[in-house]
Amino acid sequence: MAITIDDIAKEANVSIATVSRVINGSKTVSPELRNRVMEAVNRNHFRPNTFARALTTNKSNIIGIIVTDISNPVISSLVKGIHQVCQERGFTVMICESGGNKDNEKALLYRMEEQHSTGVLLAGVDIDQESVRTMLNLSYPVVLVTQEANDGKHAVTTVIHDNVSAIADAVRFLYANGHRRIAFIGGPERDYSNGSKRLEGFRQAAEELSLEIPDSYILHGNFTYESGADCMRRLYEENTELPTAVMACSDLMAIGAISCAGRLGLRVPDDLSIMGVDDSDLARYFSPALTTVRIPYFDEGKTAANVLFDLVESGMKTTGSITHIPHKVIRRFTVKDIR
Amino acid sequence: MAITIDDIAKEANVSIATVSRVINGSKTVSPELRNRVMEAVNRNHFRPNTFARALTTNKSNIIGIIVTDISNPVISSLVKGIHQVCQERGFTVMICESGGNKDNEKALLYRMEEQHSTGVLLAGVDIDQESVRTMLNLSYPVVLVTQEANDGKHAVTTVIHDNVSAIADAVRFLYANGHRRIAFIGGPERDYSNGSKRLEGFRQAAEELSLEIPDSYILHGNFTYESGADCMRRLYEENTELPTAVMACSDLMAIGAISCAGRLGLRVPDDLSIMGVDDSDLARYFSPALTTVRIPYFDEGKTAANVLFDLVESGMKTTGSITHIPHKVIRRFTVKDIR
DNA sequence: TTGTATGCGTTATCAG
DNA sequence: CTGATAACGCATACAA
Repeated sequence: MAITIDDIAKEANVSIATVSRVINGSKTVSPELRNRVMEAVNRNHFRPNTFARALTTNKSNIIGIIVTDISNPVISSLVKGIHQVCQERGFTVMICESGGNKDNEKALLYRMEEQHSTGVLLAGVDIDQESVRTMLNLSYPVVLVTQEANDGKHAVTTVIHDNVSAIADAVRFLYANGHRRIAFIGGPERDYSNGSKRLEGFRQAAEELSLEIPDSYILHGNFTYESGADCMRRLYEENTELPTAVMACSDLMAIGAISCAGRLGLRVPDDLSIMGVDDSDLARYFSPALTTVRIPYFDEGKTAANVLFDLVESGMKTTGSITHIPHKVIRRFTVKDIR
Repeated sequence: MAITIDDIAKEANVSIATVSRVINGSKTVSPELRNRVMEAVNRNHFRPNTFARALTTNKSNIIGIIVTDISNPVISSLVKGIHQVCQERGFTVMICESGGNKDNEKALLYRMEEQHSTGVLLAGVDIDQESVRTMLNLSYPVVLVTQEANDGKHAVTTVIHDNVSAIADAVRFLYANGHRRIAFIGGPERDYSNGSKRLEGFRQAAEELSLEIPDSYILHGNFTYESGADCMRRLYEENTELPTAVMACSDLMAIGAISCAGRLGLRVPDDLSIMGVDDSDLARYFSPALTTVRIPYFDEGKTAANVLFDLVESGMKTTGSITHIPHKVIRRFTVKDIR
């Protein structure tokens, strides 16, 4: 059996209450006793029992992370960032995959409540009013990361990149390089933040720049390589007049599109320019290296975790605020200047 | 305050002992009482307090995972596999990054002890005798995954792919395609399993096939894209007679090498064949798609987790056994048949 | 088969 | 400033 607070109390010749005070940093204990206790603690490598402590205080040192897919590179950068600040603060990270399922998500949220989590970071899907309501009623604060609530409100504190302007900036970049016929390969429409918001950014920039975008230039994939290739194929088959550039909403889709274009006899960027989003490692490794807009997921994770800790420290469940992580257009070799 | 076992007992008009028995599936309780209790449980959505339970039983429902780098794609596949079986079994996963630091690794191991983990999966680095000793003295079983102990013994249960034969098979494949001058870009020499073991496999196959391998054909990277490119450059600069094929010990290094070769005016596979290891998504996305040897990390993770649960159920700390996950050569487009 | 009582290791309340 | 002691919620040995 491990060594307990009683053992320390005996060895230091004080009461367990005193031991508890010193290990919790209470100021109301005399230097002498404090010393005696600390020595005993160190001598025996005493570590208070997590569960006993949690039982009385009703709090653990656990931060939960709920994501759709751990092995998605974008997500794992996010997780890495979160993990880093949690570790620095002495919190342990409990990670769960929802598989992109809303019900799982909710179940996991409740599970984290059972674990008396200090707080949780949620990179979710399809966060509707009901989801928001349950989050707000949990015993711990949650912060949304990478995905905001569907209603565009921020009842739950959220940390995210600015999807609208990220894509708008990309389109402006394409425009500055002489492109006027621009197609769009986006995410699922039901994906509010990284799906529809990006389309919104696209449309917004198109209007601003007076671009004519036929409906057949707007395609929806699901961020994967395969869907990117598939959209490219449809774009090619279903348009007599091809675009000069395509804005793909993930690096993976961009690469899928490039590969497909290659099979179709279209060279990138000579015959067609393609731009991605994310700036995952892939973007650099691919050849030609991908012109893309960098979303700093690692930083986003760190920021989200810090925001969560702010919440925890203030004792609030939410600030109702949103914080945006800045993006950046990265010029590489898949967009040609056709002016 | 949440609802407790007492509330349920009162409501079902039984003792708390009985409630405890039914929620723990004891057979020694009459159907009638069982029903009454279950109804009360469901009606109130009763969930036993994790900490109180853990306090008395001295066990949690936590499985720890310690890895070097969460965002490494290979690792995240592994984690995904582990996570899946843990979730199925109702265990929660606590994940920690060691950053490839041995001391961190040990600290984390102890931290998991404080958390009374049911067990931990360790994808470690440089596991020496001392590490093994501390693992064996922990209060929970640990299984090594993706990295065996340096001494080649399996005092700690381990689950891993067969690095020696994976590379040997790859070299045989190269040989079968007519290659005789084969270079090797490996991992760090201090990386026992995925570094030196793979070199061993290379040497073994070379001997078996009577290949002449000059020292200048053996390079050491660290599995990254950049190191792959760097090794390729050195290979080119420091050899008057170039190899016809290079065996790179990760897909990332293979791709780095291909890119570098391109800059050097060497086309893959026409001028030079390059083979990777892992079969990460990258291998398929890259063009030309990479010929590689598939290491099924996801399955490896699942198997490791199952092996851990076997250990947990048997109450043993280790079986001292090793289980190998089968690999497979995947032919794609970076190796040319030059016969 | 069921209930009572005790203990698990801490924290926190209340006297001293 | 310090020390008893009562929770915390549950599992379990022991009785009945």
